[in-house]
Parts: sequence; structure tokens; C-alpha cells
Amino acid sequence: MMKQDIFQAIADPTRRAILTLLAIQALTPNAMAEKFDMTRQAVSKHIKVLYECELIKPEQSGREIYYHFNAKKMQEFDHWLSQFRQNWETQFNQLDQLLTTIKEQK
Amino acid sequence: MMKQDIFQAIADPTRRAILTLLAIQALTPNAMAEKFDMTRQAVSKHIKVLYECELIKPEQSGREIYYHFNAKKMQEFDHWLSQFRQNWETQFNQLDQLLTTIKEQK
DNA sequence: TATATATGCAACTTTTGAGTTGCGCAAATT
DNA sequence: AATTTGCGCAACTCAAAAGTTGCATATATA
Repeated sequence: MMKQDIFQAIADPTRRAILTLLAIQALTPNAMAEKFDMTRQAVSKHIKVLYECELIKPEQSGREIYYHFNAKKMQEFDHWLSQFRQNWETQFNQLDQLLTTIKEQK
Repeated sequence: MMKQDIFQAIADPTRRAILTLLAIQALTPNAMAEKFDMTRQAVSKHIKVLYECELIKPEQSGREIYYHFNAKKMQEFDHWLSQFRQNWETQFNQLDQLLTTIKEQK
């Protein structure tokens, strides 16, 4: 498992749109293909990428497969991003200080 | 401006490493190239991508260019992620409830 | 049982992107 | 002034990824 890179997975705009859709409700591959102007097979390949990095989960229902958004996996991004969070808070505090200093000089 | 996609920029592992480096301290292209086993020109291309989506900012100093991490831009990513945050909190609450129910049944 | 539908897999083409080599320009050094 | 150094740009190669067509399989429906 984890054949695919989660960063690579969200790099594609179509896959991001799929994730946004699935975050609202689970859908079958056919239903997704109808939403985008794309063949079913093309969507199917995106699904494979998203599935392999565990961003979505399949739920078999007869011959249909409903794909669900896996929120837990999305948190990996959040974790990666957190290394910068300290940094941007600092940069903004510095900006705040600068603005305050300018104000006081007036 | 904004020729490059921020998601695309982050998709590459080398560019992610560059961002991590620059979040700690500003560096010149040559300094970055030394960190990775890569030609300066290869790094230079990554710099271009990161610059064009405003994830880094150049600071000219003589003939050297120090590139700084732009924390503000990274927040855009955070913003995109926030659409799922509600979702994953919900999914975890549901999991919590399920686990609680199972416990109570014992 | 025959047929239609939903899906995944494989082969192929086309596009994109990472990395290299070579060049030119501007700032430092001699 | 000549040379070295730091950098960006353009052309090229090569690998990966997006999308297509065709096919196989499994589940419904007639």
C-alpha cells in the first residue's frame, strides 16, 4: 500500500475536484464521469491514484462501487503543513510589529 | 503572475525540501544546489516554479540572490485544506461515538 | 439464458515535467 | 581591462503521467 504519493495525488485539478465532491457525498465512478467532461476510464485512473494513496475508500454495493472520502488521510497534509505554521505566524507577528513601530513614529 | 499552480509546486519532493530549507533560512541557488546532489540549473528550475507561484521571494544582494520562504502564500494551501477540516472532524466524532457505543454494550 | 450495465485492466498515444548541457549577462575579483 | 563567479534562459533528452480505445469480468435485468 501507499504506492502513490499523496502530494502527487492532489496536484491534479481533476482529482482535487473529485475529492471535493466525495467530501460531500459518496459517488460511483460513472456518477463522477458525468460531472466532468471526461471518459469514464480517465476518471477511473484518477480514482485508482486516489485509492492507492488511501484518500478514498470503496464501498461495494452490488455491481456498483461507491467511493468515500477518507478524511483521516487528508490530515497527513495538515501535518506536513504544520512545520510552516510556526513560521508564518512569526512572519506575521514581525509584520505586526513593523506596522506598530511605524504607527508610533507618527 | 501566478503562472504556476501551488499544488503543482508542492507535488515535487525536491521543491518540498527546498521550502523546508528556506523556512529555516534564506539561501542562494548555489547554496541550495550544494545541499542536494543536483546541478545548479536543476535547482534553478525548481526555484522558478516556486517563485512563479509566489511561495518564495528573491532578495538581491550584489550578484547573489537570497530566496526567502513566503509564509503568506503557504496559507492558501491551508485554506484549501480547511474545506475538509469540518469533514474529518465529523468523521472522527462519528468514530468516537461508535467506539463509545461498543464500550457501553460490553 | 441472453443482454445490458458497472467496473477494472492493459496497450497505446500524447502531453508534461525533471534534469542536463550550453550560452549570455552582470557583478565581483585580479 | 581581463577573468572569475553567480545567475537566468533556451534547447534538448528522457521518464512519467494524463487520456484514449479496446477488452474481460461480474452483477443486474429481460
